[in-house]
Amino acid sequence: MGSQERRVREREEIRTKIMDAARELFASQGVEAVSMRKIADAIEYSPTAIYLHFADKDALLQELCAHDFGALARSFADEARIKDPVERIRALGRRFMRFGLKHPNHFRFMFLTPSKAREKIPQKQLEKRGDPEQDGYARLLLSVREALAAGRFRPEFKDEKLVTQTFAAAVNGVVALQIGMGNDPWIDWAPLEKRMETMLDAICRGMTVRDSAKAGRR
Amino acid sequence: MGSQERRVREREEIRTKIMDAARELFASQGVEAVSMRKIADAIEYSPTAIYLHFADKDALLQELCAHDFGALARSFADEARIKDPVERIRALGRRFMRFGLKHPNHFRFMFLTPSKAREKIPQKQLEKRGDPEQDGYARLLLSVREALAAGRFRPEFKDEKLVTQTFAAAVNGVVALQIGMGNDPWIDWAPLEKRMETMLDAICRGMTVRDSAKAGRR
DNA sequence: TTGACAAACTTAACACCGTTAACTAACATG
DNA sequence: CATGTTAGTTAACGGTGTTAAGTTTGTCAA
Repeated sequence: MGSQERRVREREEIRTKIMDAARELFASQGVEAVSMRKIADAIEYSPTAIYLHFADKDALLQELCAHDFGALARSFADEARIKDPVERIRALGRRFMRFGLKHPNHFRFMFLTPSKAREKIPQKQLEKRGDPEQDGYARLLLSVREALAAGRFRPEFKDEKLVTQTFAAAVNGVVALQIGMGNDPWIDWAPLEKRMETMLDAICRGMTVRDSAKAGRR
Repeated sequence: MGSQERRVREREEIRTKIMDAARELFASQGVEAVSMRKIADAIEYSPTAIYLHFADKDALLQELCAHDFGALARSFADEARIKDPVERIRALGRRFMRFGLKHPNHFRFMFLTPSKAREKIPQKQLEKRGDPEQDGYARLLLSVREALAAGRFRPEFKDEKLVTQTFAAAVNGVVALQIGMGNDPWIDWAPLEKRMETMLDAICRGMTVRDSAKAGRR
């Protein structure tokens, strides 16, 4: 009797249909543009139908972002092949910034907006935690640990959490400032690309020791 | 005929009354808690009365934040007495972070939220621009320029805009990450104070040359 | 003193919003 | 075939920012 299976498949289909409609509104016009009624219009259902699939608007957006950020975490795998741990950290930071700037609404919602829904992690999310394949933070932490073990950091930077979180804050800051104030005429901004690279240069230079073997490279 | 003066004074009074009521709601419960009707209740006027004094809600919040951040810019004056420009930059960054963490809602609205209202700067704001007494960014830029002239930065960091904005992004990142994810159980955060100081250490270390005269200081 | 005008403010309403309750149609299963 | 479940609906509640129209109040010139 395949009817049960068909039903869960149909349920899944309408679920992703909702999320796709929400994503389009969200990515192109921001959170405030996403209303249950607009999503419902887009998929030709009544607004309340959405509540049969998602607890509320916040849960919908949370799931949407978590899903899309899974793509980021998985794309970090490309950087895993980089042998030098410090270079790998740089590359991870660069990719993180690019992703954030490409998806500012996702980024804002995930990293810049306090959310009570995120504070109590659902079980499904909790399993991903610490798995480098699905957890970008864990992947960064591992690279930091490796670089630390290889003696690549200055002696005053010896706490792996602190180093990881400082690096994360640095790249996060570039993205956050661009999203929040990039269009602000108050400030005469340097080119975005330069700001990104300068941050990577500065923060890496600040925390790592000079690798004498590569000293003449640049 | 002092009646005209009295009227502008009364106008000013109710204006600040509105802003005070708004500030209380805003600071304690966030943007979404600030509704025109709640403000109106608090000051015992009808909701629409607010529109006689502010164009709309965004303009109100914008003015509120601009006003409160004036306090920050002016408080930067305390750091002006620090002779060493690099130490002064560090102190400015520290104060900026503390302020942001103390007023997260203001911070979010000012630095982390794109605003069309901010894009077209009113004349009154434009005058403050560049005046170190009222413009925190300008003050930071001046210190960077001074340090640059004194040869305190590494040769690869010679663009004052780039250095200033990278430093700003770094300290901004610490605050933004704490506001957005500080309560997120996903990450095992290091103590906030340490994250702040580590960022200052890392970014300054990364951009400045080692001052041999002070090398043994720490 | 009175009439006219302007400013300050209010009430009523519009068009949205997220969300809940109650109802209905379709359908798999005993 | 009856029954209960499921997916969907409509109607409604209480909230939002904001506008339009009407009202009160105070000022000032004739």
